[in-house]
Amino acid sequence: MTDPGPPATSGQSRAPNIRDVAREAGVSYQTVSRVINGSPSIRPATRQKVLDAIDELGYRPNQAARALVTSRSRVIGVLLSDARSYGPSFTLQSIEVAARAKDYFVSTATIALPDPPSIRSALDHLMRQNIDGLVVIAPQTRVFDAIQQLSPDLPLVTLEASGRKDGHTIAIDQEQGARLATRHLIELGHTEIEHLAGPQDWIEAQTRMDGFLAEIRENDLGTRPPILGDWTADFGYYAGTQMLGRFDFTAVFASNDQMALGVLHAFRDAGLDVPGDVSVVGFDDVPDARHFWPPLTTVRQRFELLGARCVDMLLGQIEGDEQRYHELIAAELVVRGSTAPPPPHDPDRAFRRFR
Amino acid sequence: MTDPGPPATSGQSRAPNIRDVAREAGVSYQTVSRVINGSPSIRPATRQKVLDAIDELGYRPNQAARALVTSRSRVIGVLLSDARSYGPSFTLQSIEVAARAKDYFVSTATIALPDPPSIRSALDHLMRQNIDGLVVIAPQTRVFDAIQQLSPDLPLVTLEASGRKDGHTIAIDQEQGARLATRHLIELGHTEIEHLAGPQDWIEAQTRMDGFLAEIRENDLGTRPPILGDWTADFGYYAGTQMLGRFDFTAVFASNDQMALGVLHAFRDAGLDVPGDVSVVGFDDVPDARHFWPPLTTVRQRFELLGARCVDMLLGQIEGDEQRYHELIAAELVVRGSTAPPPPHDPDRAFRRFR
DNA sequence: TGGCGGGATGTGTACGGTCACATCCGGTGG
DNA sequence: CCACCGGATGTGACCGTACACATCCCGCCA
Repeated sequence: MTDPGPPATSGQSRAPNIRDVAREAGVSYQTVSRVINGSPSIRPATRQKVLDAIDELGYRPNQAARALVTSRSRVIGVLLSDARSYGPSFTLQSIEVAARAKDYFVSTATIALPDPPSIRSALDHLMRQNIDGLVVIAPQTRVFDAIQQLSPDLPLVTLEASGRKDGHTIAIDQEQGARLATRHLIELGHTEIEHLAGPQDWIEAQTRMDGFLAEIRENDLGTRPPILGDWTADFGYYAGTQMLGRFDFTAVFASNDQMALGVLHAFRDAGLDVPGDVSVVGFDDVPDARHFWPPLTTVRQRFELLGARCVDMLLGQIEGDEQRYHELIAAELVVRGSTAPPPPHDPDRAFRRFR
Repeated sequence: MTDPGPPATSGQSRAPNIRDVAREAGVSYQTVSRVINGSPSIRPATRQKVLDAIDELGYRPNQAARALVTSRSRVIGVLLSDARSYGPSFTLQSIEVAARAKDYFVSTATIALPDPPSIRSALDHLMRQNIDGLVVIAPQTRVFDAIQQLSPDLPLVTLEASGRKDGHTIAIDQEQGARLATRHLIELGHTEIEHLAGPQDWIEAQTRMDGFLAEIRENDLGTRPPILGDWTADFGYYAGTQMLGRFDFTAVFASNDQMALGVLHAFRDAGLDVPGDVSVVGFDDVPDARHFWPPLTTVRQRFELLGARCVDMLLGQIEGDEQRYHELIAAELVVRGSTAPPPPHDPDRAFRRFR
């Protein structure tokens, strides 16, 4: 044997390659390649010899060399607009786990600001790695526009529920979820419902608002213009205080749990009882929501389902079968303590509250 | 943007390479390479010709070929134990942004369960990509043990505050933060303080507990065994209800905001007033904390500082200067509504509470 | 005027795999 | 008994780039 203790060799000597393994095993490098790639026509004895040599040398296939010759990087790019909040980061994690199970790598790029240069920069960064496919968890219309510019050859999955049937979308059904929340309030007897929407450049925010408005309309209730928020609890608080200026509603449907939390805070500060005086519904069912005060009625999104399905779809595109999907996962209503029937009608309520 | 004219060729033709560019520009491929890599000895006119050709063809350097020949992948691996909660995902995002600014890619691997096989699997996955460096945001002792097995040649930064001075650590000072929280309670007059600690296989949980105990000891207060939690609000709720069985304390220091939220919930359910009857402090300052009820006094971690510094350190190691760092970032106390001086002493409090 | 030096550019080679094809081999059927 | 066949294995070429080195060209000075 040339190298005695091959794995922990003298530090700087280069990593073993496929030919080193071949020499060690007494076969040709091509045979080693076949073993690595699970070719069927290898005699078991030969395979074992090779495996032993691999083990002995501590050999690892060089991903770069492989990518170079196959022009497959085995990298999936994930474009995120915000990796900090619960939904996206949960989804990202589930994508990563699913991809790893299929021996794909995940590389992320976050969009710093929702402006075209940021989007371009993030997208360029991903493309520079010759990604095999792209997942977009950045359901903003601008991002979506940028995506359209990409080569149609690039396997793509977008996670959003715009309702477009362009064949590479998977999402939790935002509209249906919003309808669930709204219907729940209506069934409790509420007729004056405020909607605190998300930023309208977010497709999800639009779709939730659409669901809300549709449900309102179908129940012949009066429409009131939704308030446009920014997803943050801080904004929820601000909006909550503003709403109380004209206290002509008995329920609020906030487009996510964070804003709902802020609303709860504002109402509490104003001395209101939730759900006695006013009901509040959120969206997402973040793990904390059940510990809010009061525990928040909200719409659950099963983010953990998203990752696996989305990787499936993407690999389907990458590895050939050009099947097109459009999949919607149902959202679920979770009723907790923040909703109740509306209080008896009291025309002076707004007045009394602030005298 | 996609490719303007020529590149959008008949679909299947391979991507342009350095020689195509050379031909287009009328120079040798090596000159193109020099332009790409910013070599100084290129005549401006030549450089421009090359740049034009690159633009014309929509040329992109092939990362795999580059990695193959330089044996540098420009990929930074990030090992995470949990990508879903606020701190880690925020940190991850800031690492990614910092890395991108330096033209490095980020690839993540999440540890599904905190057992050795999972850790190994995640680590293997990263190593398979020939990462240039590794960031560990998985401050669990077991992960740390696994890290020790790695080649010492691999540039490494761990984000944790164990106090070890092994030269590649950066962290927010957990012990100091815990001391801040504890001292705040002591200064308010609390002498009987309960600590709801995190899981003890997390280095951060240990260090926070150490800080708590040290501060208690230095103030000559009686020690009581901390409760060991799992970071979740659900556990915080459970622990909160348990604590009330022997209601012999006036303050709780929870090792993170989530558990603090659960504790608040439990106390509220029991009819206690926070901070009138009992004070609660958290740790992290998640964005929601100010909207909890009552708004949570907590310890702020400036996660956004972590990413940039940590990428700096890592690239320092990767690109040569083998300087060793050990950096601690100070945590800050944020006082809100969940803390107040203890109520007057009342030996029957526990009894009255549950009669 | 010719050798010389240095900036600008070109040529050969290696990186570590995979693919297409060639080769070898033992068994089988005509 | 031999051509043939198919499974198992080996050989040559190539993927796209960077590095080391060779070459070229030009101005300068002796």
